[in-house]
Amino acid sequence: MDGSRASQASSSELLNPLMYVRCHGCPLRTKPAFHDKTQDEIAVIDQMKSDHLRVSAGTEFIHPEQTDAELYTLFSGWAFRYKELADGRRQILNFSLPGDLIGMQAALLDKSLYGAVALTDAELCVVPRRRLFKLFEHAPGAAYELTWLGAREEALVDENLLTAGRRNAMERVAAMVAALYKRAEQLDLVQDGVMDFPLTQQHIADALGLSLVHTNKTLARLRAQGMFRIADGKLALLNPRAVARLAQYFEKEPARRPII
Amino acid sequence: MDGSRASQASSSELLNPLMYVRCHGCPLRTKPAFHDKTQDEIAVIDQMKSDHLRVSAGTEFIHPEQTDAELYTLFSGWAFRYKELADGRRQILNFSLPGDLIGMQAALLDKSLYGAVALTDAELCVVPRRRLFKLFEHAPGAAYELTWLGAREEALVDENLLTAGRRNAMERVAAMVAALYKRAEQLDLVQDGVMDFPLTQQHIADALGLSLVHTNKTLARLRAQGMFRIADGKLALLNPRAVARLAQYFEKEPARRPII
DNA sequence: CGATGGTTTGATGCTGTTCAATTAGAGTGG
DNA sequence: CCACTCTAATTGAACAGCATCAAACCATCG
Repeated sequence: MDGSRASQASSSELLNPLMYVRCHGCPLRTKPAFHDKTQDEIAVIDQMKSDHLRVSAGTEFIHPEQTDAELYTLFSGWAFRYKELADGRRQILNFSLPGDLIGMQAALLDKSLYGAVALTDAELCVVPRRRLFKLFEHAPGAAYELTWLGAREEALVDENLLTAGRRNAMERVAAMVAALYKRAEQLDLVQDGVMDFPLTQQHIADALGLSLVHTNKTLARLRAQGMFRIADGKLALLNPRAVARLAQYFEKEPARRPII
Repeated sequence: MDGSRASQASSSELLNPLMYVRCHGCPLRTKPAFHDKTQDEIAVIDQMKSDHLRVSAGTEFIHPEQTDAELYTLFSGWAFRYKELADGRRQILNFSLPGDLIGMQAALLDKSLYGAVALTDAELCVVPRRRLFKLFEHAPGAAYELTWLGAREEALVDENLLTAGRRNAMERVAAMVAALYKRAEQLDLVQDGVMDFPLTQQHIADALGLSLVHTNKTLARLRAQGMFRIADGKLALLNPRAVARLAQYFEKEPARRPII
């Protein structure tokens, strides 16, 4: 019921795993997905950053109902947000990839209405909730970008709601694959059509609003059609056009976005 | 397919319907749902406001793909945001009640990924997207509250995703009724357990990810159980406890929130 | 080697979709 | 005032998509 497969974040390009990462030399923000920043802007963010957290796969770093959750930028690895009903039914709200913000709601509202869990071993840059208002006062540019990233996260959830509400099982899986693939592509996480894919079928089911069994059978059908292949923690997208067509998924991520 | 029943916003307390509404005397912000503001704060917002729009039921004031959408605060009436697939299947993302912000994503991102439609005749306070960054520079407090409201909207969508993904039909309807009722209560829109309810069954179906026919049958079953009654554009909540229990919906809106 | 977590498969039937048709109310024009 | 139209709500019947239950399989790991 909880994702605990540890697919290592490909760490070839990360710094020494024991080092605190300063924003100045951040290897993430040079990726094509992100806006360039001036040294001054980076310095502001570096000051806001209070910690660089390393968590292992399965760690819940924001708890439902938590009242003092911090704001995080995912530096490496995968994570997801989820909600659940009192009887245990769980819905994954969205997945987070490196560069994504996690915890705006939790940091701003009185208490968190969701949980957040690391799907793989992951690193998190921490912006303490206490400093948030200060950031708005002294760094309007960064505040604006924060809000921008919050709006983007909502866009992800919107899309997932469309998926859960209106797509059938085949389309749901296809939409998920298409969306995650596009996001990974932007982060240089795809090579020869293959990307890391640390989700179990249980995660896929929980994200799509399907049962585990039916998710499995749906994956089998899509596999038979040669659209993509999921195995050994990797996803190979074999027929992107067919997947996009089945899912009716044609949105593109904006070419470049901020990163805090 | 489009909501066009015009349930008048109860306008007893609104000003002359032809007048431009300045923020200073805004009758909305004195409601119990909202934070108090100083005159200075109100002046800032009044300066940002460029227009006071009146639209009739059914008007789409943000179009999918639109690149120059403004930011709106709903002043009176109801509205909703939606997405749809290429083949026409439509998913309503969330409903907006007076005081809610609409269009953060659309104003911040390059283009809108959703549409927004007035469900009833409605009034909208307009904050031009061009002034948004200025607001961050010169009014950090207002910017913070804007972000807060954006986070709250995401929380609404999160809850709707949980509903569409994990609740069955009976529970979905119950969850929707419970959530809308609580929000209306906060706005003094409930009297003797009765509130305006301008949704058609098609809207309910589109919001919950159900077919129209099944929505109708589900409503009939709930009606037979005496949980609530929907008729003539009104909702009477007869057994709040039973509805909350069925929906497993126990979240409360924060006591007070900002309003821009 | 048993234990554990994840994947796979078959059987059964409920929940919700689709198709089709009817009813009721509201607005319009003659 | 009465036909005509349009939208919303309603109901029945047939079907299918997906959930649920049960069990087996496979790999990894202590």
